[in-house]
Amino acid sequence: MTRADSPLSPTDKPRRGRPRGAPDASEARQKLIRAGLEHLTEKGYSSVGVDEILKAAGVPKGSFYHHFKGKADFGLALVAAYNTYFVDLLDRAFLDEARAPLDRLRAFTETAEEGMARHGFRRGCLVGNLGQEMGALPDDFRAALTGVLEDWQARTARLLRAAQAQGELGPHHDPDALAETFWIGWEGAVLRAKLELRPGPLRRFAGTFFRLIES
Amino acid sequence: MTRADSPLSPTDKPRRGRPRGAPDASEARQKLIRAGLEHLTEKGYSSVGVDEILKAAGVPKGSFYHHFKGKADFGLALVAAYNTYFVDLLDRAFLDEARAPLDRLRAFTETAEEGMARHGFRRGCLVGNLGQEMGALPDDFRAALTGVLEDWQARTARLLRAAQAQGELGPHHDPDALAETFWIGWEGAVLRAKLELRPGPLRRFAGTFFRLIES
DNA sequence: GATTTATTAGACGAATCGGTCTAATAATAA
DNA sequence: TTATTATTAGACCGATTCGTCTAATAAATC
Repeated sequence: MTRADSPLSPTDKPRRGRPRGAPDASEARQKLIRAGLEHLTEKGYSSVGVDEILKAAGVPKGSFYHHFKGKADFGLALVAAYNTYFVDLLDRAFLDEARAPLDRLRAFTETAEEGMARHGFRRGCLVGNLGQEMGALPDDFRAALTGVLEDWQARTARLLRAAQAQGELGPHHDPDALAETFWIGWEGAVLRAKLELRPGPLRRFAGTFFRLIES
Repeated sequence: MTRADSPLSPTDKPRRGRPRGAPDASEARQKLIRAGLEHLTEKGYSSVGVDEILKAAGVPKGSFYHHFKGKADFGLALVAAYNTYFVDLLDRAFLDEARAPLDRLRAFTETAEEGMARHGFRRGCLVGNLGQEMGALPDDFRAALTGVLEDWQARTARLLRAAQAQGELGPHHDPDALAETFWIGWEGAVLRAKLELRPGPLRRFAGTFFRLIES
């Protein structure tokens, strides 16, 4: 064994020719994801054409079908990208030890409202949008979307348990049930805010939610 | 004035030729509305084509464009039809004097769940569906959809006030805010139930909602 | 250099989109 | 019957849908 193997390649297949770039690093791919998120959070999956995204991203069709198997595959990639973005947003609020747990949840709702305001309440939640369109989507989306929501809920339940531990939330509450109800309602509020183009529904839902669980 | 005027015609224009049928009675129109509701509650507006509805209704294209100005006009007619159907459903539950007011709201959620179960949780709420698609819809839809939701909310607030009058609901609650929160959450629950193809979200939301306001 | 593979580039195609159009048929008044 | 209007019937149209295909270019190894 005189020659050293490529140190990072897991399989010993001797690769030749131009190497694959890091699977996500491709500039074209990133531009497509970004443009896709902007368009799909606003208009959903069915009413946005591939060509529309290509034009917005400034990327030719060849690249799109090189990086993605098709529109559905692209959609699933968007869900994954949206989830990592969103989980980061959640963590930033939920893990802020400077605040009391319940206050962190409230802080999230405020940050989310600012996010919607930044786009004139025209962009909603990708997961909510696609969930509503599920009847017209390939079936893989179902597991992907529910998985994402369950993840968000689990993080929220954890937060609510911390609130209970600190006596901020009554011990008679069920954190899991409460977390699920929160996300059910929050998705509804985002939908409604997008419909009315104003923050009212977000505030109204968060307001009554917190008032009810704190009494 | 020897000759009697047509007793029902409001304007005195002497109409000749084949008379217009009652604007809603047309069989073709009814079939289109029914097929449209079935398809749009399941798959939304953007992903359902006019041809698909024609085929399901067994009605030729000429009829469609005779009765409706276009797809958007048809969509608005569907919203109106859905609203009258839904308001009837609401009234049947909300005006049932045999039950206590809050119990009538609970009865509605149960009836609604049965309705969704009847279609395997594949059909959602037309208003929620179109609301989510608002970014891709003609702007007339916004007022139509918000109007419908406000109507449902007003009926619910009335019911909640009755609950307060009977001491079933604490006087510190704001019926209007509570009604809005209910519908925000309920739409979210319907969306989620459709995504998961099961009644869990409906029950979970209704359960925590009633538990919270009754404590 | 030659070779091999990754990626870009966009013309092209079959299918479907919403919508128009003309002709036929139905139902009534005159 | 004749005239007039409502309604049905579906062929047809231009635009857009998602996806394929071939050729060119880039980046690496040998």
